[in-house]
Amino acid sequence: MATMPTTHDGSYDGARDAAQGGTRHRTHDVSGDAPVPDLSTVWLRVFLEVARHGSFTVAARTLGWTQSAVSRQVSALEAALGGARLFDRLPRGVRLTEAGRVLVPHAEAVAQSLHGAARELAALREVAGGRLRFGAFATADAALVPWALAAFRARHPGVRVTREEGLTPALLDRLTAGHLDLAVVSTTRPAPLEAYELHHLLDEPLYVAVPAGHPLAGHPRPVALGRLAGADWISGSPRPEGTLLDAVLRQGFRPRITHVVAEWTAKQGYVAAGLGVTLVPALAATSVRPDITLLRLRDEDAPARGVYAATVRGRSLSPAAQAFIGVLREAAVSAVPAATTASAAPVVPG
Amino acid sequence: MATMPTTHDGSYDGARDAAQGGTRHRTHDVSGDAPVPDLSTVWLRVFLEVARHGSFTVAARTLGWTQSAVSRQVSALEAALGGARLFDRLPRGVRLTEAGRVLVPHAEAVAQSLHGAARELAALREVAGGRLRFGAFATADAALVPWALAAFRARHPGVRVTREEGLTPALLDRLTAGHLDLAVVSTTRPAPLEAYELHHLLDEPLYVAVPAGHPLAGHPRPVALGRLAGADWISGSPRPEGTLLDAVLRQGFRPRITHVVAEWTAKQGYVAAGLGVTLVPALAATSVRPDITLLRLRDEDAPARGVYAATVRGRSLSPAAQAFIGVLREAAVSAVPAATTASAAPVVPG
DNA sequence: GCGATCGATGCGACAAGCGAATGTCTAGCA
DNA sequence: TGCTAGACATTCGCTTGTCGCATCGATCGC
Repeated sequence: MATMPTTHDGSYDGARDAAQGGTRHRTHDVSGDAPVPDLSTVWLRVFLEVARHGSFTVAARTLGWTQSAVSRQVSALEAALGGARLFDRLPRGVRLTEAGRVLVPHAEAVAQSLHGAARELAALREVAGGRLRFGAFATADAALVPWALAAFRARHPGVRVTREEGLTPALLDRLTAGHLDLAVVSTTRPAPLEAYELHHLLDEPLYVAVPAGHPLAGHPRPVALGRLAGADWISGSPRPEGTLLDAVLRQGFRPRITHVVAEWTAKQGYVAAGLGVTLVPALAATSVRPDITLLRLRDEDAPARGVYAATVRGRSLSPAAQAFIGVLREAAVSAVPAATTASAAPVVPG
Repeated sequence: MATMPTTHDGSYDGARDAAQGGTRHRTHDVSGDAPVPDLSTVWLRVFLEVARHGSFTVAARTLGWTQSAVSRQVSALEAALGGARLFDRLPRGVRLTEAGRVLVPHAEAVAQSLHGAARELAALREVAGGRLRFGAFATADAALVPWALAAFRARHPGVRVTREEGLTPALLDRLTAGHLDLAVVSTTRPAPLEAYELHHLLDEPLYVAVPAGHPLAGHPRPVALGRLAGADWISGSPRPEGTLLDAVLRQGFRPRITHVVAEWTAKQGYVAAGLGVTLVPALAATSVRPDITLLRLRDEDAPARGVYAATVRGRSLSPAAQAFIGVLREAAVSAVPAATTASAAPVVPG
């Protein structure tokens, strides 16, 4: 498996403090010399079973073993525990000694811990427990994530889900730092994301948002992007690189950015006022104000960006994360069908 | 706790799990299915150590193992836990997965239970914990047990001691029933006690209590028991068998019992009033009222009774019980030196 | 690029643990 | 009192598991 560490401090975040035990050395203890003996959990079943039945033979029968195995297991346990007899051997069975009586609750505690661990791990495996920490960018949060989240919570109510918002780069940083298990990100060029495992969700076309009265607003067919080369563009950043306009750059012309507006609602206002045009991802198409028209672009030069569920490469995916990727994919095809099939423009009639 | 009487009567109130056959393979488990507890405690140390250090190699160094052993232990653990990865293998070490993070507290709970068990067993072994339930007959409680009990409590303050009073037969019944760990009993003929392990404490001579004005009260030397053959005797039971007078029977004459008085203080009153004589064990010699004289009997026919710490034969003695027998022996030689050395009569001058 | 680091794995050896059979002890019974 | 049945302990082969050693593959820092 290929791995990609980038940031690995050699420790794990949660358990260091919980371990509380940089000072717990087993080599020599002060009083009692409690050596935490090397025991198999087999002894636990055997011990409790024998204690319950008061007989090696009966315990062996219920365990599916032979009597000699039980006898030796108990002997080994007694030897490992410092030689203290745990059972009095009687002619008609065995009987707990004081030491054995003392051991019973501890053995039961161990069994309970083991049982709880197995149960919790099983819950984790069946996506009935554990936690899922994910992040998503804004437009995904508008049209994709809610549906996926609803389906996930309905299907796996036991999973504790926490969500974050942020731009793709910030989410990836959170992912690398280990604060997120999964991030819904978008990119027009997957190259710089090679450090992450990208689970493809959908490729969403980018539409051009124009004011309702724009000359191209009534155009019956997808328009060529070049026809907008001379338009004023509104972007979230003064430089097109790294933004949605990155896709435009690869179409051969450098857009003239006249206004820098980051917030999505505000950006719509600028477009509606005729101050310029901007690119709108398909996921945001349903939340466009009515006095704006979205133009579909010609397939051959239509910019698109991919939406991915990103995880850290080499870091194991929890079953919950895998399941969440599944529902994200479902949401991608059901909530945004326009992204997969071409239809006539405009997408949303002004 | 249960299983007191004749060994296995049923079950102790405890965990009700187990009863799982095979099917521990990594097939799809239903949630809540019985766990797979076939693990060694070795994995526990390995897992926590690896989790703490974030490295197989470092964990191996601290454990005194090789890296390959740690690697395979972790792999075995992961396989035993259903195949879920517990660590992400990174180029610079390992990192807990979600499953591993879930497992940490359970593993620590197991370690804590094991540690607590070892500590409590060590305390038991060093007579620093546990319980001791003993019983004693009345005169032993007057002169022997208090000293032993004081020494024991001072030496082993951690042991929870419970005491019962009763006659020898009742104490032995309690012992057999499992309600006592040890019983201080007395007998003139140890034959019927063969079912028990008798730890000899002392042989106490029996004195004859006579009123201060009795003709033999001023006798300078031990008297022959036969000189009291014609006396009126006071006994705790209408028949001498099974009582202190049992010893007299073996001296050849059957005492004439004129008064039956069980309680010791009352019996003294009868003797002081000149209504008869009675036998007084040495342990009670110090608590005789001043108007009574105790006569030492000639060695050759002096009745004596043995005082023993009785335990159930074949039932293991707890270290606390063994220690208590020790202090009982110490108390026997220090508190009742008269029992071991012959001295001039009377024991207690009237 | 090259050495260093870290985990995984094949191999040989050793120890642990199992089943089957046998031994020992005791209670119950005639 | 002798016999039988039941229960735990022990011995004997054999399987299984686990460790150390050596090596491989992958990756990072210089």
